[in-house]
Formats: sequence, structure tokens, C-alpha cells
Amino acid sequence: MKIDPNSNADLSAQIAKSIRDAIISGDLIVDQRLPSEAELSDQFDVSRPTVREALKRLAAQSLIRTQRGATGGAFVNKLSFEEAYPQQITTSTLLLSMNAVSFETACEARYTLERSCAPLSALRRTADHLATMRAEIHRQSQPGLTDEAFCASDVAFHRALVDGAGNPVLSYQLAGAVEAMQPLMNMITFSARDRAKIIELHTALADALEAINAIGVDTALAGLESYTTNLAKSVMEKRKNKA
Amino acid sequence: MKIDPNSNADLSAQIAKSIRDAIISGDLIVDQRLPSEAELSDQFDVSRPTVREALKRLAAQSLIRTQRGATGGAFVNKLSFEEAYPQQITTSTLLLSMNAVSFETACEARYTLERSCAPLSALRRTADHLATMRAEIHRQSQPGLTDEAFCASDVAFHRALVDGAGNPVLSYQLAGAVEAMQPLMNMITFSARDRAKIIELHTALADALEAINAIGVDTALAGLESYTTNLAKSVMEKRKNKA
DNA sequence: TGCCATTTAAATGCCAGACAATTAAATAAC
DNA sequence: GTTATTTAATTGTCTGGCATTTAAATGGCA
Repeated sequence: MKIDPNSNADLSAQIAKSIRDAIISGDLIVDQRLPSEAELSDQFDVSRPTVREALKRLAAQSLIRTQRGATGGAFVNKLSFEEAYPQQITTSTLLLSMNAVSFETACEARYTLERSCAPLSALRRTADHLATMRAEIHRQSQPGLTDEAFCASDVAFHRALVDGAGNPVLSYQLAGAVEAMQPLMNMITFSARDRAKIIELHTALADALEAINAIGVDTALAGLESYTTNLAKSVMEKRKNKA
Repeated sequence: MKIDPNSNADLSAQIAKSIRDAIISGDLIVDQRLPSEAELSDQFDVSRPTVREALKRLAAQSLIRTQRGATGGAFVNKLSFEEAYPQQITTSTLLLSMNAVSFETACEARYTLERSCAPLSALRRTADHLATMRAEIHRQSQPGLTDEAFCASDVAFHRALVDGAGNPVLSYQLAGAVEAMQPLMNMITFSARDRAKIIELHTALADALEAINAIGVDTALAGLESYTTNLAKSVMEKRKNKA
């Protein structure tokens, strides 16, 4: 393995890329131990701190994990959905906020994706998923619930719906869309929204899911989407009038 | 800012988290300059190499960029969709391969997501999107095309369909699903597939899109999905019989 | 022999200090 | 006033070292 010292990129970035490519291509397999930092610095002909910077880059992407001690070292990490979720959510959140994605655009994406797995969820949801959704609806109807807790429950409710489709890839892709929306929704419709209306729609959704009624689920989701977008519009309108 | 030296986590991981949280919360805004490495090592009471490891972690997530020279330093990076795509695709690819996600599951997720944006694309696709798709169909019908080039063209075709929905958030979420499928599809159905059949379905899809016929687009996508899954099944069957 | 305590070695985690390379601004020369 | 030069700030990299952690090897003891 050789590194081009005249390249524009940092040495540590080049080394990280080299190892990353080896993982993606399958040259390095899950749980395989990488050479020690000292050996890597020999192989790439750089100093140990540079190798360490490269390894930290890979660790930040959960591509490797490190262990101290005699049999320690860096190991190719088996990327799990659980590990990938938070990364996905962080990225989605920042993409929305930094690129000034409009509420309409984000909301449309979220409900489009969510509606796509409704038919599958209607077919496959287990009693567990349904129970989770009913429990969240119950929590949402508690009078003393804070706005934050209501939002969290809302996310958990929709998460159960998505997970009901029984497809981990779908769940992964949707987690970012649904959870990244929460901060945006909070900012705009925080306390303006009518909890009773939302609970009504959630109940209709759960009922349709229980009855294996895919069209009913879709209708309820469409209702939620239009309610949310209209609410956002009216809130924006009010703010404009004030200013 | 203080760091707990008794925590289980590496110092560099803790520092990275601290800065990352500041970015997510908005305490650090886009293009804002972080303190210099020397200042950060003072503030966090660690050495400069440790600070650098933390900064490399953030750079690996595209959260910061660095510049050398007199007015250089680390700056909060405006995360763009273009930067986020490859990360998303890499993660999705590794999730599929490392977790032994079945072809059926991945394929189902991919087509479910893609079908969800078909109605939007039928409404909003520009002449450009349509032209891209026609051009890719034309390329796919060239006799001398390698399997790799055919796959790449296939991806470009579907990418244009998704982009036609005019929602960058949707495009972002779908890029991972569609492109991560390519290696899997290559491995299984590489040269077994019937290009004429695929081109026929692609043409039907483009025709429906041109006619603003959302149902026709959905039908064509459903046809592609069932063709692909059946092909995969028969290939698996053949392999089993051989062994 | 078998079990437990100790030592040892290998590896990562962290630090101090230094020098090289880059870059923009300040300064000097014309 | 424009151009060339110097300067200072900052990141990039290296050397060398010590601390910490951990499993394995070793040795002592019943």
C-alpha cells in the first residue's frame, strides 16, 4: 500500500479511504483485525499520529472499533441498523436545517415515504406493533403531557407503524425522514396544534391497521399530512401578519 | 467546556461529541470558524493531537472543513445533499452486505420507496427528466454495452425518475436504496437478465410518465419488481440444483 | 496435577515539543 | 500606486516518550 504525498488530500484522509475501500470491496471482512498502528505506519510510511487520525475517521463512521490491551487493535465493525440510525437522523436533521428545506418539502417527503409502507404494514403488523400504537395514543390523551413528550410519543407511534412493515431496510430509510422532521415540526406547530384532532386521526389509523385495511391507513395518513401542512400554513400566515 | 477523563469514551470522541452537539443545536452556525487547534487544546485541557483526532472525526462526517494558512482553521461545513449522497450510499451498501439482508427484502424496500414517488414524478417531471430517461433507454438498447455499463445506465434511469418528483429530500432518501441495490443485483442477476424485457418495461414507464399517467408508472414499476424478484428466485434455484 | 497470583508483553490512549507547508496580511521597495 | 518581500498564524506531520489496559505466559502453592 502506498500513499501519494503530493496529493491535495491529507495523508490521514488518503489512508482512511484506502482502508474504507478495502472494507467495502470485501478485502477486509467483519471482525477482521487490522494491523497495529505501528505496523500501519510502517506500511503506509507515515507516522503513528497520522495513522491514528485515519483510524479515528473510520471510527466516526462506525466502520471500525478499537480495543486496548494485549490482543487489542482495530477491528472491522459489523455495521448494524441500530448504529446507523442515529447517524442517519443527524445527517437528515442537518441537511434540513442547513439547506433551509421548506416545511412543505420535508413534510411531503416524510408522508410520501410513510404512506408507501402503509400497505405492507397493514398486511404484516404484529399484535405488538398495534399494542405500541394504542399505548402511544393513550399517552397522547393524558392531559398533563408536555409538548416535548407529546412529540416524542408521536414519533414512537409513527415508528411502530413503519416497523410494522417488517422490512428493516424500509425502517432504516424512514427513521431519518420521520425523526428529522420532529425539530422542524416543533419549531412551527409546537403548541398550536390540536391534540384531539391528531389523536382522532391516530385512532383511525390504528383501527384501519387492526382491520387490515390498507386504504383506511392511507386515508388517515393523508388526513394527517393535510392537517399538518394547513396548520403550518396558518401559523406562517399569523407570523407574517404580526411582522 | 469540560471533559470527563474518567469516562469510558476516548477523549477525542468526547470532544467530537461536544462540538457536534454544538453544531446540531445551532450554537455553532454554518461557516463559523472554530477556535484554533491550540486554543481548543487549552479549552478542553488536552493535547493538540487529541484535539486533531476529534476534528478528524468531525471531518469524516463532513461536519467541518479545514483550511491551512494564516486565516485558516476549522469551519462548520454546510452539509449539502451532494456531500451526503455518497455517505448514504456507502452506509446502505455495508448495511446490506454485513447484515446479510436478503435480496427479497432489499428489493421490496427499493421498489416500495420508488413507487411512492411515482405519482409526484408523473405530475412534476420536467422535459429534462424525460429526456434523460429516453437517452438511458436508448443506451440500454445498444448491443455492445457491457453488463457494468448497463447497470450504471439502469441506475441513472431510475435516478431520473426519482428526481422527477422535484423533492430533494425524497431524492436523497432514495439514492441510498437504489444505488446500494446495484451491487446486490449485479451479484445475482448480472448477465442472467433479459435486457429486452427490461427495456420494454422502462419504455412503458417513460411513456406513462410522459402521459402524466401515475397508475401506468406504478404498473410498470410493479412489473419491474416482479420480474426482478422472479429472476432472482430462478437464479437461486439453479445454483441450489448445481450444488 | 490443578488453581491462583504475578509478571510480562503488546497494544491503544495520550502528551510534549518541534519543524514543514501554506496562506493572508503587513510591510517595504520601486 | 503597484508590486515584491517579509511576517505571523495556522494546519499538517514527525519523533519520542509515558500511561493504561488487557490477555497470555509464568511461577508458586496446595
